[in-house]
Amino acid sequence: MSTFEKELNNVKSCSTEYILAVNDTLNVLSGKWKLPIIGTLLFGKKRFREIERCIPNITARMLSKELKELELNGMVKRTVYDSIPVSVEYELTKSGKTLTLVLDSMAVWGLRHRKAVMIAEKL
Amino acid sequence: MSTFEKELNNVKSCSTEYILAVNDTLNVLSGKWKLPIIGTLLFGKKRFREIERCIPNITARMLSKELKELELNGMVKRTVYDSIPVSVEYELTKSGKTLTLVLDSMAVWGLRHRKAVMIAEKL
DNA sequence: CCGAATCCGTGGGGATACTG
DNA sequence: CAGTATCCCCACGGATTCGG
Repeated sequence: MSTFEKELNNVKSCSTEYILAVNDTLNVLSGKWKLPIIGTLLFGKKRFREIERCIPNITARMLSKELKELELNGMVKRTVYDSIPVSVEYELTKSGKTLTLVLDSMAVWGLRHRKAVMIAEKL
Repeated sequence: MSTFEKELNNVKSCSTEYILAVNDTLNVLSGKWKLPIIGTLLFGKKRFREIERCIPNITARMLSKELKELELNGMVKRTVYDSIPVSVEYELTKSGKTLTLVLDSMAVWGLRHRKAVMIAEKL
């Protein structure tokens, strides 16, 4: 590779916009529970306890915290019903639903990578 | 939504395979620096110091740690040259390169989401 | 039922100095 | 140049308790 090409690559590889955008996405998914929560809500709105039951080992505290963050990020919509006892439903917003494309690509890569690792270990 | 549909959705949403696969992918990208490192290597092989210079604020310690993890996960290939002083080059493996599709989708979503947030804040 | 408040342990990651 | 070794901090997340 020529010096010019090296320098060109350095410029491109040091450009931060691409990385920043990816990081934005990663930050929305950061933490231990956001992903399972979003995954659970992909199939429709759910109440607090329903989500809790869907996700093994999650505590109410963490579920509450993560839902709040997701709400702040505009991924989740929270609706309170004045029943007794109170009922609260969560659902993905439009933005939240568009995450599906990202999650799908991650799922596909994850499955393929797992296969690749298994094949490699058999050698 | 009917009860049947609700139950159906619960089953699907509680199914873990999809979430597990996405989590696998997320784990490969976990930590503060893996993403910038991979982004830097997307454009070709680089030496340790080159990578360090490309990523603002990263310390040699963290770069070393993260590169080691990426190598264990089969994302990065490490090559040592017996020159004086020693020279080491890192490059993405085939598996590492296939991450591009995932990162691209994350970048696109990140940019769109940023736009959406900005529009929302102007209201 | 749906959380808030509090306390607390762990480890991810920063700063610095050192080695082959 | 390419890392290691050491120390240290604090934010993430768990357990438990309390309130509307």
